[in-house]
Amino acid sequence: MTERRDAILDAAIKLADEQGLEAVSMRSVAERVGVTPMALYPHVGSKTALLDAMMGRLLGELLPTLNAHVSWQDQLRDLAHEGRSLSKRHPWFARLQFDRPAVEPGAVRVVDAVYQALLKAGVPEADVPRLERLLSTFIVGYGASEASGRFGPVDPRGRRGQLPEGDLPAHHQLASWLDREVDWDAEFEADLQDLQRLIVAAAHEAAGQPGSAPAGS
Amino acid sequence: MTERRDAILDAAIKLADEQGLEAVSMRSVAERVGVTPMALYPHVGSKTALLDAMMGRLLGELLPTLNAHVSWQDQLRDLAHEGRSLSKRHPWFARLQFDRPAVEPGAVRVVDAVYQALLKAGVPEADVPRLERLLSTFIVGYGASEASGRFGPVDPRGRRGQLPEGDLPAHHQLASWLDREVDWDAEFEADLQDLQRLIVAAAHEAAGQPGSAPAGS
DNA sequence: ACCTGAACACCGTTCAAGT
DNA sequence: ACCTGAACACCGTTCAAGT
Repeated sequence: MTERRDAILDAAIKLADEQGLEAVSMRSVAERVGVTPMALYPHVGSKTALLDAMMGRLLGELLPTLNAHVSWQDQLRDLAHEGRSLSKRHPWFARLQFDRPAVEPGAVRVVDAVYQALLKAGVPEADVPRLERLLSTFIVGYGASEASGRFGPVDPRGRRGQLPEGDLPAHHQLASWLDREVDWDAEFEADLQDLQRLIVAAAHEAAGQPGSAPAGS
Repeated sequence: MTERRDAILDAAIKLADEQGLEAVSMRSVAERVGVTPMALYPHVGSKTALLDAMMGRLLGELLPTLNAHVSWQDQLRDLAHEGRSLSKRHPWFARLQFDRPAVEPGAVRVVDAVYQALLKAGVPEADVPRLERLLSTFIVGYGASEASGRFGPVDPRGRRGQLPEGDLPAHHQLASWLDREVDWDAEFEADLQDLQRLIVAAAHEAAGQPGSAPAGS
């Protein structure tokens, strides 16, 4: 039915994967599909709508992996790993999430899955939306940082070469650690561990002082 | 001396503040300065160099506020608040940090200040760079999420209107919380509290099991 | 040394026209 | 119903030319 639209999205995503988001233009996508740029408009509406649809497609990939019958720890870890996997396969994805709100219905379904896990963990209802935003901000931000080079040293010889060492005492003290190359998978894992403890703490505090019904009810 | 360059940066930043980053073009900046687009090139090199310089200017604003003679808690809180204040005054700033690595020397000075605070808190040297990345990813991500609308409801009537409620059980359960409008300053504060506890936990673990010298020394 | 004007190879999008 | 070609108002950047 909307076979043509799918072909356009496929071409746009493949183009972004191979040459970066800035290589995605109506003209380049059209050429890939084998059609005139203007022929895209009836199918995708506009360039921003095309970018929205690209995000929706990837968020849709995230959904089938959801499994409600596992522990909240496993559910959150699975979602975090799927999100990071998406960011690694499609380096433009995280940046796009910081460019515009995700308007596709897939986005809200993923948020609901995180809500479910946090509720199962015993987080008080009042804190669930905030902690979901904290977690998603970190996971999307981690992907965007990796993709943009924000994490890596600017200079191949290491950042410390840029300035006289006297100006950067902590860099100097940490020199032996900063010279190591980082295992980004292991770092992501360690971060998730720390954030999971943060969730446990939020749940324990709630158990200590119950009675957290919404003031409006 | 380079008075002209500063005038160009001023114009570009003001333009981005007023009309968004996508309104910043060599042509629009030149018009604001009262000069031909081509006259910018000797002063800023290229458009990407102009964007780098805009980031450098804002990161430079962050530095004078640094004060080494306060507790690590206050130092981290001050830096976090200054960073968020920057994101509020210049909504394009966070997004730009996820677009490209910060190449200006100001960036590494801010990182060093965070390193100093984490070391003072008792975080083991091996964990300091990771926790700096965790904190900066959150703070920049929070600014980018606010600016992009990623946090806010897509539909003014709330997100839940988009899908049948049966598909979103946790949204349904949390309905009374999700209908409230959020105080983003308070949320940022609560997040910082949680993250500060994470730092304390990392420091306590280190005190329990000492001997964390780099393997290479 | 600093700026200008014309030009080149790109953009997203509109609109009338074709089949 | 779907696609095309020409056109419009933009981009960043190069280059020869002006003062």
